[in-house]
Amino acid sequence: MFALVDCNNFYASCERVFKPNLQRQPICILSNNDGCVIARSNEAKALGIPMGAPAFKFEKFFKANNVRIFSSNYALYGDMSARVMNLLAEFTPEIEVYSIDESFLKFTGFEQFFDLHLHAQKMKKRVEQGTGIPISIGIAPTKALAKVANRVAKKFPERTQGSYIIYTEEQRIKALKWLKIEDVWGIGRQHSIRLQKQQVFTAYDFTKLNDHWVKKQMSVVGLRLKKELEGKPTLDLEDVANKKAIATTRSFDRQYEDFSYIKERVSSFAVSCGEKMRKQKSCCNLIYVFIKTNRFQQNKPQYGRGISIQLPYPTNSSIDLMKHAIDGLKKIYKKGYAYKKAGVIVMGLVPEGRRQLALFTEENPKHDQLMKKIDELNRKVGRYKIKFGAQDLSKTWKMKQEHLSQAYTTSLQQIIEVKSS
DNA sequence: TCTGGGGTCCTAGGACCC
DNA sequence: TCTGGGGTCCTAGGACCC
Repeated sequence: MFALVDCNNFYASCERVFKPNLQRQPICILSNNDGCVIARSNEAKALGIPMGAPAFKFEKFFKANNVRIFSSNYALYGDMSARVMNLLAEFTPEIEVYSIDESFLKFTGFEQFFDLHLHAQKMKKRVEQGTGIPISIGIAPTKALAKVANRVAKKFPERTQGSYIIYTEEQRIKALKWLKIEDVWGIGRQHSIRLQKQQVFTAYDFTKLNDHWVKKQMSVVGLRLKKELEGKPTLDLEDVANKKAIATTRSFDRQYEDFSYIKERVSSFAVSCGEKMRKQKSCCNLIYVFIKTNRFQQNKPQYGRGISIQLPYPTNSSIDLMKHAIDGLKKIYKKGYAYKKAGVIVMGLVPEGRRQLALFTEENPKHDQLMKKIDELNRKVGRYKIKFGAQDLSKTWKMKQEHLSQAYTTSLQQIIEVKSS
């Protein structure tokens, strides 16, 4: 049996943990630059605020309805996530952290010895006591069905007490008939449009389709999903220790035409990719750089291009990455456009220890040591205290974060204070 | 004025090999 | 008139996820 454990309105719940007076209040969390809404409490959802709503268009609405607004506080959410996952890991050795707020747990043979509903309730209590984060749990014989069960638990919190198990054939069919096709895990916009044209409106309808048709229209991914919903497992827990690609991309606070500004940004993105790679002990073989204009201003000339650069040898040296990223940028940059976004993505990641040495291009052996020292110093004295010449040393590039909460759990200066009266 | 960021997997088609 | 067969690797693009 698989369990899918999911934190309820995770970012909003994290903010609530340290500000209990936010209970039952509508809360929205904004993306980087305070751009758009990326998370909502139930109360905010009930007000009809859509996912992805641009914050500036809703400013008046927020005020009028007393919606509490927060900038994304990833230091807080990341730390709270780790705490939740650690507690969940107490309940089974087999766990896959699927996202910042979700985990798959595998209970091999547990159903013979445990009452799974009781077990789920114990997990819920443990996490809620240990972190203050409410969770929902779905349990079923396959991952996709566990996702379905989780939706049932979320939708009917009173009746299910936040955990639901799909075990019998009756339960499976009932749940699938209830779940709309567009809400099925793995069915996105395109697929759901195509399926509705075939008179498929629920998850149950989907399981009644012909295998060949599904395979042809949706590849093996769709076919696997169908089997999963039928109760035949095709997906197992995945090992997600190392990433296969790493990206650092940002929208700018405004538009920039100037090459030197974009060059500085791209350099910093390359440095950030280097740091992330060194953290997971990987080197990349390929670096991709892209720039684009503002897609929301269609009346202005639009331009966007990316370029991938094969590296002479796998590396995670910020210096090498910056050099190649800027070479790439020079090739794609065109004068006369107002750029709004850029990014660097590193791909073809290989483990640091097993890298193939290049025959004719010598990599600088000093870089390794230098990067280690820089990482160490930045850890010790604060992020981005050590920078490279290509990065802007005078001004620190700042994102708009007008509603940022404290780093309650990761900084001693900002730790929560408890006063007795 | 103002609209996020970071991932995964699969397929088709081209280039290449023997 | 008529030009093989069987592979691998890589990349771009599309679909999806949170």
